[in-house]
Amino acid sequence: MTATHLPCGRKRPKRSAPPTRSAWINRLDTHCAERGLKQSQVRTKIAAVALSLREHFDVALLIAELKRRRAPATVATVYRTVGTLVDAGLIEESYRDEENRTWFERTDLGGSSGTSSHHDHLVCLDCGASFEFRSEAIEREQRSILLAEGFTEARHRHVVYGRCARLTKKNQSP
Amino acid sequence: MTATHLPCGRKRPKRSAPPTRSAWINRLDTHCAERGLKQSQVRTKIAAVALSLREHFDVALLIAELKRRRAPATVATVYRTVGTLVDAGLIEESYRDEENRTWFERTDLGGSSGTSSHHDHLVCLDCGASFEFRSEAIEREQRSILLAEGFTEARHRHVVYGRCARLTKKNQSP
DNA sequence: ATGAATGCAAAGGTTTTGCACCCCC
DNA sequence: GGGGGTGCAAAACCTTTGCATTCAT
Repeated sequence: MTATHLPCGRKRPKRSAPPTRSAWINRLDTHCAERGLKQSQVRTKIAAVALSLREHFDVALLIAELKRRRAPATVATVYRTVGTLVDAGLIEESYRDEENRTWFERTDLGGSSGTSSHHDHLVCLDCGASFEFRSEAIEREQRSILLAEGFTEARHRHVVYGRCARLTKKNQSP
Repeated sequence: MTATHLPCGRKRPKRSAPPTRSAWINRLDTHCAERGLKQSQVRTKIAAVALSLREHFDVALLIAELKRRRAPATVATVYRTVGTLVDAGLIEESYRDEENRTWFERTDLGGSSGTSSHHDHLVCLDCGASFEFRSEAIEREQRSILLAEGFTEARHRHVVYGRCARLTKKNQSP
């Protein structure tokens, strides 16, 4: 399991490093080219910051980070760009929190950037930390339920809200 | 598995009947008494309609149904009442749909009204139908993950979005 | 120059809140 | 009559959209 946010005092487990700049830039360029979208410094900057963040972020966090790095962007632009990044497969919707905010995270992008590394989440109600988990057993069982029901999955969200084994009470800053 | 909404042409599987009027009225009365809340015809009516609906409903649906039954209530009041009903344990938040609406459902209320009959959901993106599923295997696996992680669950949402084996295209009316 | 990208503000959608008035106890 | 309940409207939030302007090709 991999933790994001500040993992409540635990050391952050290793995780695949952020994709190299060239990797995601290529992908973004390709995606834009395919759709007849033009180059844009703003979009590139937003992408860079988004991908540099710890895996999970919401739009407010991204905007704050952009501001902090002296590359402020409008809410509208950030939302539009986030949409583009999702389309490009660089990030994906991760989960909605209890306040109805949408959280995103980088995709692997190393491989096919598909659903190859699907995982689900534990979200700490105390410190806001989110942890990823992946259980082949659960996925398998889920598949068999869908099969039995003739239901075709488009996507799923499996989020457990609760309290992590916290050592720290509150730490949310990037 | 139990289906709600219109189960896409399938016959609705049997499910525990709605709680008897006296049962939930008692519970609501008790709850209100404990909290120093007063009686209210409006609240009682909203509760009656909410509990008479098919298991899953959102606030818009409830308001529409109230209007249809000639007992209109304000959005604010309905939201407040729904909150009370949740507190009273008569209904519970079921899931958020992709448009960020909150859906509720009756609790069992027959027994301790606790999480005794926890289940998760399949939501059809085509017809809006929602199906319940319950898998002890998944729950067990989830518990072991939480245990390993020292995470204490408060609640979880496991929702699969996709397409049900639909025979009908669109049927949403109560 | 053509069309996309951005910023700004306004609008959308759900849910909450403030306040005057009404009803229950 | 005191305090909760309700309605109405406004506000809070997150997110989207319209439009004029700027930028990329």
